[in-house]
Amino acid sequence: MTVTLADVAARAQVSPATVSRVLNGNYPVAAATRERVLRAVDDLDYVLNGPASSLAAATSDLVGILVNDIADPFFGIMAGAAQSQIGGSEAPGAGRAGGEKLAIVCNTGGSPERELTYLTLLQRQRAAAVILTGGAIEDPDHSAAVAAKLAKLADGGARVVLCGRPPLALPGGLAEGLPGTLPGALPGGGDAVVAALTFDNRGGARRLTEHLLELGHRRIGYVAGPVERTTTRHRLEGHQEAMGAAGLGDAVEHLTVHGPYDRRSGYDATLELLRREPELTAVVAANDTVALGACAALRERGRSIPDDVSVAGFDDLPFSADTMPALTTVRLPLYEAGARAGRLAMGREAAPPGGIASVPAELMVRGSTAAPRG
Amino acid sequence: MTVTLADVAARAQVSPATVSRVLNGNYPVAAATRERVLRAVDDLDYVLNGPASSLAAATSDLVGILVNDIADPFFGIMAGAAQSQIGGSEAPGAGRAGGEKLAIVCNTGGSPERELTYLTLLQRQRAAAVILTGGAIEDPDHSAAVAAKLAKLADGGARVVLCGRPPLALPGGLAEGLPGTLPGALPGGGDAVVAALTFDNRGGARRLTEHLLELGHRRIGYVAGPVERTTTRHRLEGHQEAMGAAGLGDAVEHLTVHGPYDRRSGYDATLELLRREPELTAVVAANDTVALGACAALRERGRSIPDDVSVAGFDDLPFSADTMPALTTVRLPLYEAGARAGRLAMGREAAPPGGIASVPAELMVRGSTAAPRG
DNA sequence: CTGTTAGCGCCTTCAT
DNA sequence: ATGAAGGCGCTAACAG
Repeated sequence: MTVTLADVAARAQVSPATVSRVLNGNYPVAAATRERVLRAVDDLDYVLNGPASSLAAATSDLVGILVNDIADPFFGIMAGAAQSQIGGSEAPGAGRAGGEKLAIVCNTGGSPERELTYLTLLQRQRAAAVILTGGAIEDPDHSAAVAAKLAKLADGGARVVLCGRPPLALPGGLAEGLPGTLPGALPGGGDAVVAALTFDNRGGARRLTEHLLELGHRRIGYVAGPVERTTTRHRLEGHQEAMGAAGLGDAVEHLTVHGPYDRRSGYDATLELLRREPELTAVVAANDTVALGACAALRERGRSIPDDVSVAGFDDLPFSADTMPALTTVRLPLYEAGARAGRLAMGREAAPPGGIASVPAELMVRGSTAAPRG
Repeated sequence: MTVTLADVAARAQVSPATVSRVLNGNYPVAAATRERVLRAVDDLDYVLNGPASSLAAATSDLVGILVNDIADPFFGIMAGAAQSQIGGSEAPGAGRAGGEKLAIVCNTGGSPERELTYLTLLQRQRAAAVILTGGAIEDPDHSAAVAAKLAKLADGGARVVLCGRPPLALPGGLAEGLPGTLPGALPGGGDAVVAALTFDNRGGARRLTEHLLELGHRRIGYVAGPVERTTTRHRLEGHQEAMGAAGLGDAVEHLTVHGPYDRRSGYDATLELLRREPELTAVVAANDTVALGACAALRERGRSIPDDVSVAGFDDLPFSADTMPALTTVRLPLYEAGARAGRLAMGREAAPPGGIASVPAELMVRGSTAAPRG
């Protein structure tokens, strides 16, 4: 029925072992023999049986990339960048084994169970590496479960890379680990590498709100992300910090509304903020997509941007520079971070000192923010 | 080292076969026994070995979703929707086998080689189903190669679903296949199902240009996608049709510029169009993202939208309704189509008659288009 | 309902 | 540089 390695061997008049060797290319094989085998492979249209191969070799060439929401370019950009460093340019003659790794992206949809499920799948498949992107869920039980899975993955030989996610969820986390050292880097961890690229969400958010404060705003609404996310918390903390420093700390809670990271949430939350504080002069959104929804709500209520109300976002997604007015936001180098995560996962770049690197966030001031009226 | 099924069996005092049966749940097992086994699984923290399992069973629970550009929400939305029908709600106690399928998305980046590589990977992994999203590349050799791979996948038992891609690339295609029947549905194809959901790109594009024509536009520029894509061709043909019917067919070529499906391309192409025809009154873009770039270029050249120049896009991505002015575009029900593709891939929905269903495209007239000046 | 027996297709020491 | 042989961990008939 299906053609196996043995069939190829028979046709090429060599042993199965030889075929395996030319396919994997990790072993010296006479050029002539190789040619013969390759021809047989083509003739028979042979395709390596992945499961069998992985079973025997106890490894696979899969690299998993976990994302919270595949429909969100925030994740798409990171995933695409990471993948560009992994899938590489496949050697000619696809179908062969080739040393190349293959990136697969897994969409958790923000569900803790799914995150765990995919991690298990990847563990099952003996994935060569796993990249987790974006904010983590802050439930202690879940964090522990994820940490445990990652630990197992890591000491099963898989590289684990966090991109845009704090390392706290790692086994032992920063708090318990050796100073500046992540567990995977500990002696005994073998070749496993655990690295984390964190975004400066807090700092970025702080500077963004400071910008608004400097412009003279005082009644600033905040549309936060889902409550249980690290990203949400860090950005909110940055906002809080800035407000606190301006003596406005007490007003924050009243003018903060949580919701998912989508356009609709920005719309609804902004309406709610307007209800709570009709004199609002600025809205800071959890991300650019949410900011778009906020703009729509404001316009619908007859507020012009930025004359009546300033609006700011976060992430600097591609469309943000093209909105009218262009959106003031905090730029995260998503592509660069994703690419670096990909390289780390491939072991093609040394892990940063201590296993953790902070990715800077840059304030992008554009037309959607201005001094408040009067 | 790693704990195996045999270890679990030993601890639970049953045979390996029983453990396997409990894990897979496809077989009657006494409740008491099951409990014992499950406890052993938990105690030992056992994780099924995927490769071994797939090898023995000759199938896996993977469903591959191929996308051309994961950073583009067009694909993200479809992939997410498809996945929502596949990943389902995992049974409690992750780590178990569970009948659930797992969706993995593979980003081809629009590269033919990568598309083939991923298809091979999926074939290797004995994927349960494969969903190909978005336009196909029109190179004959490549189409043939893809068709061959899909045929193999299909008769290896995998379901193949095309979402937003014409079935021409299928083995035998529409032209050669039995009337209204796709090869996978032919007798002998076993359980394999091949289905295609095509978007009405041509019709949508035609209506869009007709809308502009009705408004009184005559000098309409077209920013097309990459030349070798079916999506590009179909949309352009629709535009051409409308222009031709208005007696403007000859002008089309001169006012068409090709480029990738991104913001930058829209920007550059629009500048070029303005060079070729300074009196341009409308720009139709290959998709919404491209339209955004077009808007930026027009504004930079001092043209206001829609007073000086009308702009239209395609796809109706979430941000399109929130731009200023809101973008006139053609709505494709990406989420619905993706979800349906997911259901087809799971065999949870009957294939449409003939294996092909056309997904309608709806014209969304918004603020970015208006009658030309004067 | 449960145990026994064979492989699934490949990789990998060992020899040669 | 190549062949021979064993086993990776699991599932799928069979018996009982």
